Amino acid sequence: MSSDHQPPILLWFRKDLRLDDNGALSQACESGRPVVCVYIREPKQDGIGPLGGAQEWWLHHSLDALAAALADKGNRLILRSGEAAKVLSGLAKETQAEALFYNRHYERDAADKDIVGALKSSGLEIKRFRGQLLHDPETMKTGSGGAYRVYSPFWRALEKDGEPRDPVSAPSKIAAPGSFPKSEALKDWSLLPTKPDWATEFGRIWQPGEAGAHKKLKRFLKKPIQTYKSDRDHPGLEDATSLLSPHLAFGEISPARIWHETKGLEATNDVIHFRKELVWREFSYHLLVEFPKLATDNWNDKFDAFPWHFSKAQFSAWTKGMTGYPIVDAGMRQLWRHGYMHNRVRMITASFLIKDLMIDWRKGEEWFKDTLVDADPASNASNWQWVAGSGADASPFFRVFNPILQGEKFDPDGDYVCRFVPELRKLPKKYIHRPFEAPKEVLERAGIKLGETYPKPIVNHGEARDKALAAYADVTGRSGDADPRD
DNA sequence: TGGCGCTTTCC
DNA sequence: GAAAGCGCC
Repeated sequence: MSSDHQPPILLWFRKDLRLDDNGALSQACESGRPVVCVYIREPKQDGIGPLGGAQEWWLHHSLDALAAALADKGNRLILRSGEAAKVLSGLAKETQAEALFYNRHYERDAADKDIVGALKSSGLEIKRFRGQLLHDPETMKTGSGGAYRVYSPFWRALEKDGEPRDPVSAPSKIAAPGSFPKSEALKDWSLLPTKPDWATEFGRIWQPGEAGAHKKLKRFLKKPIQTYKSDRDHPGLEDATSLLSPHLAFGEISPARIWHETKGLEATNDVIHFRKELVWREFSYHLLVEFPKLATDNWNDKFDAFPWHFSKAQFSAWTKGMTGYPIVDAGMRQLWRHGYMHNRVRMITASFLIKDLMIDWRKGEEWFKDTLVDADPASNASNWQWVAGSGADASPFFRVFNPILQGEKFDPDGDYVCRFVPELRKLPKKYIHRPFEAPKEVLERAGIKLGETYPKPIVNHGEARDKALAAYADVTGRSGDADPRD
């Protein structure tokens, strides 16, 4: 019997732009019914977008890749704009579909509840599947029944739980409906940036889409993972990390697939450390589910009283990579050029914004969201709060990164700095992280004029650190240097 | 997934 | 004089 005459299933793609380990898709295929695949460009609302500029670039290419992958299986990707409930009920009528399958995305639970509620009442059969995380937050509770607020016990609980479920393979065939509904044209969505100087290099670094994700995974498992634990902290090393984060953010690969593929390797400390990073992502989602305002409100409300002070000029210097601290500037310029920043440098640049400039972490969170191709609603928010000290299991506020020492420790030869701050390339290694301490002759020989070809430091780190710690002491009510003998 | 100032220990 | 240890922010 041809499947053409059965009512199709609507398959709603969101941030699960993959065929592999896609629960909703594989179940739809197994039903034997034809499948109508749709991606909806929704108006902004709580829990739903908007994507930042870098991710719009990514989405464009990822949808392109998904459409091609579906075409290979004899199907099509239908693009529609509008409110999801309206688009889906319209499509159901057009195609005579009687069911909607989709995968759960925790950051939009509230929005989905409304959408699904509206559709259910119109008689559509709705099935939800999982795949965004290794473990469902609802099943992960502490002994006393609450949500985990500390990473280590969370990790131990996962270990005790045993291996996550195995991924399911991509369907070999995705039955097409008798006729396809109309699709909007991807180019009409104008997702590619119009700024001529931006995103030109993204395509050299990244290949959005499922095939690109699997290439990155394969490359990483072949070698870099064997020295992951120590190499991951050195931004100058180009092949030390997995670079899977944007693919995970768009669901082009599932965490279960990644985990599963590491099972073929000997469980060395390096492999386990990589798995722990995957679980940090899980932990962030668990925090977000427990505290949906993670991106806008201090998790620890003591920080509500913190005296942030916003300087437009300093914020602008930070975003442009013109702070005068080479490791900070290299990171911010990498972000602009590649839509990405090395993890170690994310911590350094975030610490600089929050503690040296005393700018509210939310400003940094927003900038990263707009410029990172891997911006993730849970990871981005929880990690900014981690650095600020306001988050769950966060780094204490008084742990202030020294941008000079961090640079010297993790980028000892200045390879990373020189890659993104070319005006410092001729400077001897000794001064690469502290050009402002280099003697006049040394700067001259390197062709550097501080304040002209490269900025002088916009703040003095030592003084800035003291100010931040004093503000912190005020907020936490500690007296700082009071001597009880006085 | 720090840093700093201070002291002690090492050579 | 450098390295290592410690308490504190």
